[in-house]
Amino acid sequence: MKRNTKVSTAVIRRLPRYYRHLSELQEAGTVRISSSALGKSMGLTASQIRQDLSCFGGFGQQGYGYKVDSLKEEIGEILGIHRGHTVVVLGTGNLGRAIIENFRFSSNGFRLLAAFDVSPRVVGSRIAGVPVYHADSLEGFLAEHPVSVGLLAVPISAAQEMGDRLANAGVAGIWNFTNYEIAFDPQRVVVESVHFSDSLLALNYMISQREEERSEEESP
Amino acid sequence: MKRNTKVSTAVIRRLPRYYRHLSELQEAGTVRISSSALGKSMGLTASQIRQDLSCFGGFGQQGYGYKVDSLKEEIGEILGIHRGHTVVVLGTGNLGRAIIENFRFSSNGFRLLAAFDVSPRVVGSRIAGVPVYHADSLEGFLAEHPVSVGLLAVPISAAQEMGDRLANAGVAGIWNFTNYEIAFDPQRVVVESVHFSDSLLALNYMISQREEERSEEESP
DNA sequence: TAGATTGTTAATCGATTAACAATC
DNA sequence: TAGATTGTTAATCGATTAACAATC
Repeated sequence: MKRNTKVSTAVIRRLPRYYRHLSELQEAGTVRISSSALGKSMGLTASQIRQDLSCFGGFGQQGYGYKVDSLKEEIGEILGIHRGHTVVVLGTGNLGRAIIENFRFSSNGFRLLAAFDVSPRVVGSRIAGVPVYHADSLEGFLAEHPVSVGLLAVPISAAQEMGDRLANAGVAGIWNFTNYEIAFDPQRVVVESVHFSDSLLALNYMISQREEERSEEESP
Repeated sequence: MKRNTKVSTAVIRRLPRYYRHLSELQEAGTVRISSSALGKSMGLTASQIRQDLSCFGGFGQQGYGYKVDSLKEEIGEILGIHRGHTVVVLGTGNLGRAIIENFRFSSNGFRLLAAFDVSPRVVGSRIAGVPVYHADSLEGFLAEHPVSVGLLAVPISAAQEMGDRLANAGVAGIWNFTNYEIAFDPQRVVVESVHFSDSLLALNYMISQREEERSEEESP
């Protein structure tokens, strides 16, 4: 384990994919896999996979490859899956509710403790077993329960304010689902944003390019 | 415009962010901006912004900078916002429904034509004005309406099958919200995936790292 | 005109790929 | 043992940053 050297973002972004693919292999009953086989199935080179893994240690065996079970475990450990992190959801509109009801937090190593909203229609109720409290009681709750991550699914107008309140109360990370680039002191909180809009615009670009290429082929 | 040279993925992924930031500047009434000012507000270098934009042409004026309005328009054009692309949603569970009700497709240049599901409870109804048809009628609908993109929000077990049906019916892109890496001939369809799970695992890694650094500081 | 800022070419930096000795 | 495949070092490739002449 030479975990000291700073690991690049590119590698970090690939770790969850490795984890996901290894989980699928494990479910399919695969016991061992070589870097070249894993690379082929993931669209990466064998070299890259070995290089990536070597950031964290030597998990393979020469002449054999990697044991699917233990490599998956190792990567899970690196990702922090067994650290007992916790999360609360801010905002129980359609999106917040959808995530609470469908997202398997526990598979990703998180315990979902509570949700917060301001609407009297939901405050006091439960969504998929998760209690919904009034946003006013956020700080009180955070003071009593150790919360690692706050999921922001509030209207865009409330995003920065609620983000600030989370940061001030000392959460380590913010998982931002609002289409707004919340600004923070990166020393204090880590922000990970899911920007649907950016994703769709990138797709729009790619299919538009295709269309242009096609039309150029016809009339060059 | 030297649109011929292949534009790198890194640049493509930044285009939507430029577009978003320019929209915010426009709303704030900003008329002109220099590459260095834009860079500062986005956390990029001025060099990178000029380099990125130069992939598509010269949109600025020496000694002046960029006009916010027209640069935003140009980037919108590059992204394909005015191409009249269309989309259908597959699956109207919580997530599909949340997206239909909340996501501003039109702001991203898409018209949402219809949704598809198999449950008799929703087939025949409308969600936020969008008609929901039975999945069996997907091919018939696609034959009559030009659809650019299919949004996959079906259960993971149906993901590959529905994706195949979309591809066979000739959609140009698939916007994949299932936590499954659907496999396609990249010559035929462009797949853009939104993997919540990968995003949360990356966040988990980042906050876990922080924790380790902190604990090392205490006991070095 | 003088100052500012672009677009572009060159220099640097980092990430990916290739090669290979070590060894299971 | 022979074959396979790792971990790592070196080579290549690509992306970011720096520099600067052109010019508004």
